[in-house]
Amino acid sequence: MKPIYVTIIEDHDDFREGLNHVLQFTEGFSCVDAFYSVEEALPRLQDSDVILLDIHLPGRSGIESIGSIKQKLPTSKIIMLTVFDDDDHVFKAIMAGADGYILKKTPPAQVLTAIQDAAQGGTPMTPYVARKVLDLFKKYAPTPSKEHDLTERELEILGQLVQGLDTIELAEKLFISRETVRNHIKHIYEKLHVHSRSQAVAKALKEGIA
Amino acid sequence: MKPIYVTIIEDHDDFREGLNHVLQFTEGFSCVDAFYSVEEALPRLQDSDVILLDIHLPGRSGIESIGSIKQKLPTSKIIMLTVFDDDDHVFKAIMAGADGYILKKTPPAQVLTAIQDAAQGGTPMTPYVARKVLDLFKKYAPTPSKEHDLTERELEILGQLVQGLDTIELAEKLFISRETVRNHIKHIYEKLHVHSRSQAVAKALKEGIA
DNA sequence: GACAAAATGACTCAAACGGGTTATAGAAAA
DNA sequence: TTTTCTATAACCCGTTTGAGTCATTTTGTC
Repeated sequence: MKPIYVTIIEDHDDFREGLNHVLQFTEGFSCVDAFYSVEEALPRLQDSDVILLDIHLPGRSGIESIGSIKQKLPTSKIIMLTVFDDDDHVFKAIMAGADGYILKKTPPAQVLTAIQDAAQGGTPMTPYVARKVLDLFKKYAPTPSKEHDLTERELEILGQLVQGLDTIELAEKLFISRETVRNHIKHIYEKLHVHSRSQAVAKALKEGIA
Repeated sequence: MKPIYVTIIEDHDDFREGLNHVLQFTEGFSCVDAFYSVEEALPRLQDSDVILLDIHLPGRSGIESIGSIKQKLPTSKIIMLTVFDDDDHVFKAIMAGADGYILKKTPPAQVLTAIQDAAQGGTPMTPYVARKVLDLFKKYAPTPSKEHDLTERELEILGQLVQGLDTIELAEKLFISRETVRNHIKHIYEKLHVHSRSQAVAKALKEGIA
């Protein structure tokens, strides 16, 4: 069976070489390269199944480099290595499209499992990091509150309001009179208990209606 | 050392009893109770470190029950058991405050690890589920795009627009003339490249400006 | 002190908006 | 069958808004 090809980018020599050895001597894994910085790695990057990337690196940080690496090797999965959890960094790494987040203190056996998980399309996460991610998630996700009770048509129109259309544009887009549009909007206001377009738009976005 | 006390709520007999036995015969774990439904469990729930809760249950579903269980046992950690990933259910479970999500096909050894992780405040997640969560996250999180270049005052006013204030309310709140407010708003429009309040509000919310 | 940004304020004007009321046709529910 | 709900449409009225131009003061920087 083909081994999983792994590239390491990590400035801490001991950790990098330790990982390197584990990978070399474990059946089913193969370490393609091991770099100490992104600057060194980028021009020489070879196709890998998984890239282990330190989140804190001298020079270009791991987070900033996710994009460049993904561009060069679009199919490779990137697992971030972090020393401790840092809400802001975790958030940025997620948005940049990393495929896993594990603490450096994770025992080698679990690192190997994580590499396998990532190679298979999962997103391995240290439970401690996962907790941070979910807390962030709850903070940012829309909180669908009460029933809005909007009809199909009203939802459609609210959606267009969020897109920024005005009454006339909406009327033309839906092939109805502007008066009808105004009527629907009035009903939306009543049902959402708001009194202006911007309030309706804000409510729609905050509660994930549109 | 005190064992980790676990309660199981799962309608599938084989799975429930299997887990029960594993917990009984593993050092460091103790199964407090094993129920086949939330209705049966709720009145008889005893304090536990971790509760394993099936996401699909006859009668009251696991998700709907998270709230009731958390209310009765606020310090217990709840790990959801899922057969397959279902974006919508995972999302709801997260918002309801579950502390872990693992697939039922997870091998017993890893279930035990997950129980330990949850007991220690982490959020163990099967990598496959974690992938779904992160995809959802990216979908809902604001995507800070370009520079908006707004001044302090303009940001303040944009924030109030998002809250739904109209020009006059804003003027009164900030102790300035309504004409000044309108001027600021005009500048905001120019900088955000929009032409109406609702567009400005939508942009502010989508890009996390306000 | 000179200069550039901000913040403040005022004026105009047409267009859009929010709030009412009313009406009709068709679909769905009672 | 009658009633309710939905989508459609029109009209009125007063207010707000968006866009433009201009002016003053404050603030920060060179």
